[in-house]
Amino acid sequence: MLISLKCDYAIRALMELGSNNDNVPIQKKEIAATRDIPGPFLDHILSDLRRSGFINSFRGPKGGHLLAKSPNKINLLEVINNIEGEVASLEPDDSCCHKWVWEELDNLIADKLSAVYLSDLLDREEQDRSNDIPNYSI
Amino acid sequence: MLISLKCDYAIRALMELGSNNDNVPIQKKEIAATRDIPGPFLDHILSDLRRSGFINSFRGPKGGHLLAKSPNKINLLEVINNIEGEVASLEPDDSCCHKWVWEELDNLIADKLSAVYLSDLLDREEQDRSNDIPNYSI
DNA sequence: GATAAACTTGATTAAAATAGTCATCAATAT
DNA sequence: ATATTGATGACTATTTTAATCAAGTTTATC
Repeated sequence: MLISLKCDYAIRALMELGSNNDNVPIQKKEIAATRDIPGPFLDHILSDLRRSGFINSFRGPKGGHLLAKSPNKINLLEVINNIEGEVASLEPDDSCCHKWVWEELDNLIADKLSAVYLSDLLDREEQDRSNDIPNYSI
Repeated sequence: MLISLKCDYAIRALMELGSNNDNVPIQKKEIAATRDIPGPFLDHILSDLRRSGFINSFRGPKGGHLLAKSPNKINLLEVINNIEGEVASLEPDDSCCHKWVWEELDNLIADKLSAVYLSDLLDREEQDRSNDIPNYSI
């Protein structure tokens, strides 16, 4: 599995924060419930996201989390690289003669992931949501 | 890690068999030694390769293994799919809203892998080998 | 300033995947 | 016959992934 579940959770959490329009921090509990992420595990994920500069966190009552950057400044490659280290097809040391294939594959994957922004995910989600609501106008 | 070490071993084994020009079967011990693969583990890999129809095996003294197809009829996607099941970025059930990204990524990877043939790996290896031998002719 | 609500962090654990080993059996060339 | 080689299944070890839990820190509010 190229992408870990942890990483998928991280992206979900960022989406939840990114779909927040007012500047009121969203709490961990709400993120976990809305995006179906195990609560205690989310703690660590939010911690990683903060350390990597994707979010700002606020303690105490009325605390919570906010995106630290605009969704169109966050691409999937940087999220993944920060959450689970480099994306790679195979550990470089393990391969031998045909290393070049895995390198080409890694580059392809990196190109793709770095071209997808959080804003793309949010747009698509918004679009999917409006498609679910049938439109009877002519 | 998208590609397991086992899968890399399998490709190495196929390369060893593919670089064999005469029709004398190559023995497990030789494959393991030449391509640096743990012997007992190679047993299972060769077993998988045979079951998948990539190689033919012969028992007894003078036994060994031969490619069952031409190297230009074996692409990496089919090898990988047979050795470790479907290549996927993430288990389909695990993702949610942004499933489409992982699907696009999976398609990209599959396209790439299915376009690389064992013969490509062998050509490249041959080319690398001849580059290592300096040529002083004018 | 006491208190409760929230985030922070590190230790620990559980489960699954990966990477093997080993022993026994089956086939076959000599 | 017998030595050589592959075939197969049971078993084990290691690592990674996915968590849980408890103790600590910060801060809004009464």
